[in-house]
Amino acid sequence: MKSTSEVTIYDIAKALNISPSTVSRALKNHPHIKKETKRKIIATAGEMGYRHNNFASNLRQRRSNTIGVVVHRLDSYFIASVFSGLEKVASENGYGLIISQSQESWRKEILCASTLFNSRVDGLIVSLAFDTKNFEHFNIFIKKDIPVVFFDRVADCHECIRIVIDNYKAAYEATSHLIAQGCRRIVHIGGNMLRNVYSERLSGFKKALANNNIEFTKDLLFITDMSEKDAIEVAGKILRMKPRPDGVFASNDTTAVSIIVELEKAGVAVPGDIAVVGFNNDPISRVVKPNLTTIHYPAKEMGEVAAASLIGLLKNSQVSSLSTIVLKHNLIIRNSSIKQISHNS
Amino acid sequence: MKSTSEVTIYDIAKALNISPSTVSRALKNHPHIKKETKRKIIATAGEMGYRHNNFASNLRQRRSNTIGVVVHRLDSYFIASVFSGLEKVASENGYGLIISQSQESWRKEILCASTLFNSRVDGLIVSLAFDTKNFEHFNIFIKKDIPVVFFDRVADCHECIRIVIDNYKAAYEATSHLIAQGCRRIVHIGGNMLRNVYSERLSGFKKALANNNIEFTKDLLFITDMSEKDAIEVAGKILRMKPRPDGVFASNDTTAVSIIVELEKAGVAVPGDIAVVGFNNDPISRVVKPNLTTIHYPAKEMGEVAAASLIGLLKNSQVSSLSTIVLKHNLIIRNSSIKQISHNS
DNA sequence: GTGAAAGCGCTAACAA
DNA sequence: TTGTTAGCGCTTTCAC
Repeated sequence: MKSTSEVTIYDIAKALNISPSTVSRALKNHPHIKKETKRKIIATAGEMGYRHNNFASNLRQRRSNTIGVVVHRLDSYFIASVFSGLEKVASENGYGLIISQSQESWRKEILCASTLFNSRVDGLIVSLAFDTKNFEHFNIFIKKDIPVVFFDRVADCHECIRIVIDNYKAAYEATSHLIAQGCRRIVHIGGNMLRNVYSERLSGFKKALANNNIEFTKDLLFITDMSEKDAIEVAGKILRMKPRPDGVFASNDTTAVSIIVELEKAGVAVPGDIAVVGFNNDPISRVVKPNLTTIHYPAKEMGEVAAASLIGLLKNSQVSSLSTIVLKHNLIIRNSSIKQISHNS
Repeated sequence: MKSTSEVTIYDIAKALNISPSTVSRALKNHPHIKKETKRKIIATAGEMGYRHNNFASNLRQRRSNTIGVVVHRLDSYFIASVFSGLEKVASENGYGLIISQSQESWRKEILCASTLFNSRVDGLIVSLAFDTKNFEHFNIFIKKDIPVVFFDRVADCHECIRIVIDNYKAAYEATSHLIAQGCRRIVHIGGNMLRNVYSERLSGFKKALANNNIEFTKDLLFITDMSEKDAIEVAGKILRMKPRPDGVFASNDTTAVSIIVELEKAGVAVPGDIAVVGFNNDPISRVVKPNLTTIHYPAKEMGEVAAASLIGLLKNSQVSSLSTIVLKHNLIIRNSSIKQISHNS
């Protein structure tokens, strides 16, 4: 491939009978170059089909102007929204994005990290895989002072920045809302407890129960992979329980929606028999009937903030005292959880 | 940042009293190196904290092992699925992915292309923005024999590969299905006719009408931005039409779903009064009530095929006679379009 | 305001 | 099987 040979600044220099350094300076708008010279150089560069060689430039400058991103998966609305925010801020600041997905596997996540390390990203943005048990694979970055920013599923790491929402409080609010609607036997469906998002939501759930003198029982707790298959299974178990639960708080919307669909298939009314609350505010939550009560998660903003904090760190090139940024969530009450008409409005 | 200085193959060479080239060879598992030497080199490389420098390597080899991707947006289920396929195949083959989004703007798309060109991607994968009017910004790639693969929203370009589905046929089938259900006044909602996906769907729609002796009328055609806002507007217009349409074929699922939601809000029954068919088979289509009849679009496979064709081209380093790859779609009939019980089963 | 020259770290042709 | 050596194309210090 690439049959045509590349034009370099040397070629331009030769063509204009000046030195390569002058060409280099002109091309990056260095102030010491005469306007006329600059104009000429830029013109001939265009004519000759010159393109800047990032490899050489990066090699020389020892930086890549690139940010690496590791996420658990790409095909979720939440992650796609985060990405959209990341890309926006990164490109506005002249940074490229290299992405890789761990496919929810610790092993693959280690691989991703190492690949990005070798491609010399200037910084790293990560949301952890489901089963990641330690964070040693990020030490190579930290040792080299390459900043690492976690979002959503974050690591407990002293040198890193974390962008999160208050999962504990959000879960507390969601659960309290169910209790206010009269629910007493509330099922919680969560994911791997290694991940802050799931463990904190469980804590918030428990706290809300405790505050309302409802005993927490393990029978009503389901730890799953948060897949559609799991949701359908859990729905089956719920249907077979006696006494039957009267509320469900699921850690994401896709799970909550699957539960609603399965319950209604079985003739159980939502919210009449069982009220349901999800998490994330995916578009799907506004489509399912009844519309899903859920926690609004500022995904795109999270991406923007993650990229902005990382770039801030890179530009200031100094240790920042920033540690954790908490974005605002809020409970969106829709019909899937409203048992008592005119309860709160 | 990066306070620690980097270990190079020279450092390893010095430490072991051998030559840099031997180190280089050992590190890439060159067959001519003695096993014992290789072992030692890899061991000390690890100890010394060596990492491969892609910049130098790329500069030397004049290739980046990187594929550039330009998409119209990232926050759609369809694109996210494509990405998941792209990333899978790319990483399996040792390629990195640099992504950028045109945000549906021709201007931004030109920028994206040029940025990726300068970062010397080995190949380019593109789905066009809504309003892109010419494809000149891809000529820089073609001139340098850098392969360009389009997917979904493709360009009419002789040197490029296109990965598509048969949009014409899919639309024909969708429309024919509506007609078979008894619809006669069918609305079509499409996007910018500059894009193959929308123009071909319109053609298929018209053809199906013609084959059934139904006259096409402009009153029943809506060309929109395919946004939620547009969908709600169109729904309003449909409600005010007399005689009222009895079917809707929308060019994507989000639009179809918005239409359903709006119609039902207004007390119009779907499919009873108006049957609705969408396009894409987003998860949302299985959640909306009634479940949405739609065209299954093999998004992840499309990503995989796009990456695989591009990489095939790169590896063989020769002009391939490949031009267009058509993936299989299929009509998924669900309740939103079934007017006549026991019609087809 | 411009030029000379060294070197970023790696690879590969050629030599041994 | 291993070593020597000459760049890849750019930036930047120092000199003028």
